[in-house]
Amino acid sequence: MIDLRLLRDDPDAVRASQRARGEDPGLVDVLLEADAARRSALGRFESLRAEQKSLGSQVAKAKGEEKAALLARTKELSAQVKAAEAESTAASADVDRALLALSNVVHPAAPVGGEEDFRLIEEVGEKPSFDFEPRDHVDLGKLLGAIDLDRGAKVSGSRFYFFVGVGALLANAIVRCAQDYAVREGLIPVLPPVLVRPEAMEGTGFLGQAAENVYAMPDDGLYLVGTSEVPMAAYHMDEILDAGALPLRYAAYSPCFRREAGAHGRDTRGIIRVHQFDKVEMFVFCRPEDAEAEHEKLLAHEKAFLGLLELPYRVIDVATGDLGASAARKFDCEAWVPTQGKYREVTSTSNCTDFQARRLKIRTRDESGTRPVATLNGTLAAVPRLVVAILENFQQADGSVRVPAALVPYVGREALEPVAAR
RNA sequence: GGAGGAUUCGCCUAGUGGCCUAGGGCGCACGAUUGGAAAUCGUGUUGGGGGCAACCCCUCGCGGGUUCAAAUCCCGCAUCCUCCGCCA
Repeated sequence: MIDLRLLRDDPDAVRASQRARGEDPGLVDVLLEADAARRSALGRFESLRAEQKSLGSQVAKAKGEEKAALLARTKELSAQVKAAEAESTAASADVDRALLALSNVVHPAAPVGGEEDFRLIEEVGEKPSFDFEPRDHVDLGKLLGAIDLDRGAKVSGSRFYFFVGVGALLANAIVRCAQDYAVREGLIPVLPPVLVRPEAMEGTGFLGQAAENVYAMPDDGLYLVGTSEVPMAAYHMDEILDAGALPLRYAAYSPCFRREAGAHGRDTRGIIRVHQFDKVEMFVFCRPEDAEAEHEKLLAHEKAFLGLLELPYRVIDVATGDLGASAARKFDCEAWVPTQGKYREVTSTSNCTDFQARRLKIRTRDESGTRPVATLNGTLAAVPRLVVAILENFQQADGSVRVPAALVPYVGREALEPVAAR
């Protein structure tokens, strides 16, 4: 959630941000009104309550007739206090609801517009040129006995798959390589839970616009996370972090679950868009003034890891309309997918400023008191899309695939070779 | 799944309806003392909100209820601990 003080002091800035996102600027006025109503209701309750407390202590000391008279007055007051409290509670709930509906204020440097209005920052690496007709990752996966989509659909439905044989080895190699990279860079490795309570889901902003993409377990009141950003953001929920401990930098490895509602017909072939995949996600808690520098660091890690895998990619500055509720700014790295002739998103890093921390009550304490921290997240390695990029970019005419040098020790071989069909 | 017990400030603890405006200890911070330190003494030390301010309100795991008044009584829930059963 955003800072109510910012909203009071500079509502135009928030309206402008909403407009840039293509969201409703009218929410700002709803919130301003609710805030005013809450403050006046709170004032009424507080003065009545103060009177009740002071009379209460007189009742304790009084005796006889005096006491009876006081009791009559306090009885009446009690009902008024109760009513005023209910009013003030309701007004607070209105504010909370309005506050949760409002997205983070966008960063001034983020390009304004929709999905297509991103700013290209750079292109890195060389796109492969083939003197043969390149196969797509589905054909390669079949040829190598690495990806079994037919049986994935049989067992679990569309958008599910089995990694088999060298596919399983490659997937694990990517993860282990990413973990080792993270540890070398001083990030703390984590294996988080992937079922979380509503507070964690709500706090990270995934129950708003993105709710339809979340798997819910209603019998247990839990949600399956779409990214380990969720458990990691909530990891320090309700805590006050010592200023000396910041920044806290984690790299969490977990499966991710996405319903992909509203994506019917998109990327139906292959494993670009799936319901379940493994990912190593970086997550940072830092002082708000350090957030931009940390964001640059996360982007640098993403680029370094893609470089390690020798993949050609580009970096874009995501436009305001495509940021998601929590992010003020977002950079995507997109790997080249030869058979699509396109760059496709493989990693994404978001600066959520203090938006998530405010919802999750994650603060830091220093000389100036307590205040919310900033949170940032970034993909280090999303397995299926990296498998796609590796298979397609490094394929040879005979259907074999060269393993990038950094992964060779983890995969245990220098090339993936075609196998007989099973 | 069943039976018990617990949850109060960073930590330990007092508290069984009004003198709790939550006491004490440890730790921490600042000050006094000292050549400097230890010890000692003093002061401060949950978090959130409202108000220009003085100051006020909320906060004893969470949510309800009883009462003029709840840390305290009642109901529900959560988490942790112990034991039993079942399972990996």
